[in-house]
Amino acid sequence: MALEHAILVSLLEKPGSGYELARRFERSIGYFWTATHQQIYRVLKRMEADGRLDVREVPQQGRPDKKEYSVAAPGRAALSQWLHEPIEPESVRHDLAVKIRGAAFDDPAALIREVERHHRAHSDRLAHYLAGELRDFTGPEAPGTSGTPGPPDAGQELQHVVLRGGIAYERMTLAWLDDVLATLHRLGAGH
Amino acid sequence: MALEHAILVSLLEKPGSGYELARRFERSIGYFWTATHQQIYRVLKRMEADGRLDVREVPQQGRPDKKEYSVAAPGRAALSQWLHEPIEPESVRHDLAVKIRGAAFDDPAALIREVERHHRAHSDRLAHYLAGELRDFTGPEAPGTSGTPGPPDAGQELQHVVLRGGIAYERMTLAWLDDVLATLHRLGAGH
DNA sequence: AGCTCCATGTAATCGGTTACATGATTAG
DNA sequence: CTAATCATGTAACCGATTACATGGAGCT
Repeated sequence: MALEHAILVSLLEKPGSGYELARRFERSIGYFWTATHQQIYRVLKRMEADGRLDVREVPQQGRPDKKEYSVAAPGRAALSQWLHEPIEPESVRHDLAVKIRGAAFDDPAALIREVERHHRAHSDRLAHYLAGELRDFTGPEAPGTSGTPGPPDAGQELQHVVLRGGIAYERMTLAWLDDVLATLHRLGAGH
Repeated sequence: MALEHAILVSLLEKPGSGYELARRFERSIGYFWTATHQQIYRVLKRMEADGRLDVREVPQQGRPDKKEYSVAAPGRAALSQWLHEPIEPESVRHDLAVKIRGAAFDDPAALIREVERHHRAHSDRLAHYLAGELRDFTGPEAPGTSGTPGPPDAGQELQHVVLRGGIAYERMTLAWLDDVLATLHRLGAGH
């Protein structure tokens, strides 16, 4: 039930409508959680009914009105409680790996195109993350930076470390996909 | 619906009972897919009803009898078809990242214990993977190995490259968790 | 005339998790 | 005597995916 918590975090960072949340889930929050608008609207309703969120109808000109959600005190409490509970380390779900092992019973070479597609997709994601890092965090720490003006705020630092995780994940994945491609080519050539 | 395909791959590698599959999902297949025995039994029944699997009752002494499943021709065809369909690159779901961003609205230092727990869990998994690599694939390629006897079989190679993916993932995760810990400590100290 | 963006929803289905249930054998 | 291993299942629930649905504003 971490979607609730992801929504609480996002709304604490900035209140917004269901639509806006859906867009955030396509961008920054998408580094670590995904959700579609259908899911989000349903959960927002439930959370509002439970008193964890406040809503405010915002009339707009030229656009449909929207409902702006923000975190109410019980929502903040719920998040805080969850933060203090231990959670299980993630288990992975990786379809592509199933395919790779399955290729032993089919034509391994036929997978090359697919793996190349994934490589391109992850490459794009990495570029997108790096652009975001440059935009929001003034790039990777230059070692020779003189006198940064005091400690940066905790929220920024924490967002940045999560983004660095996304970047590390994409880089690792790209390197692994290179390894997979080399293996598939070797199997094709050795045959 | 990749659980079906993971089961097909596993049963092609070696036929077995639901119980045995559940154990494999805790081990090697667990690198890229997880499933509990309840799930597995349900899916096995469905796949057998659909004619994708064959069953054989195997009486045993000293233990309960078991049902050994193996892949029937239509199952092999279904797998083959799936292998030729493109799939979407995975989207990540990472609770811990939600917590890290959420920590900005609570006490960041309180997360240190939790992150350390995750670090230990991933460290254990890495050790387990590395042991498996040594056992099943005679360790990482030694550069000075003279004359390996002909091309190794495709199945082995493909299982190995998937395992290398698991290893790379755990190493990347450990490095990131170090980064997270350093960040949390910095925030605690700078305060 | 057609497409995209903004904005919100309902309904059906399916996959996954959690809890409950049974029962024999073997090792500590 | 207790716990773990082998072996198989049912039932309830919940979260996620997919399809369907509406409707105005603004751009090309």
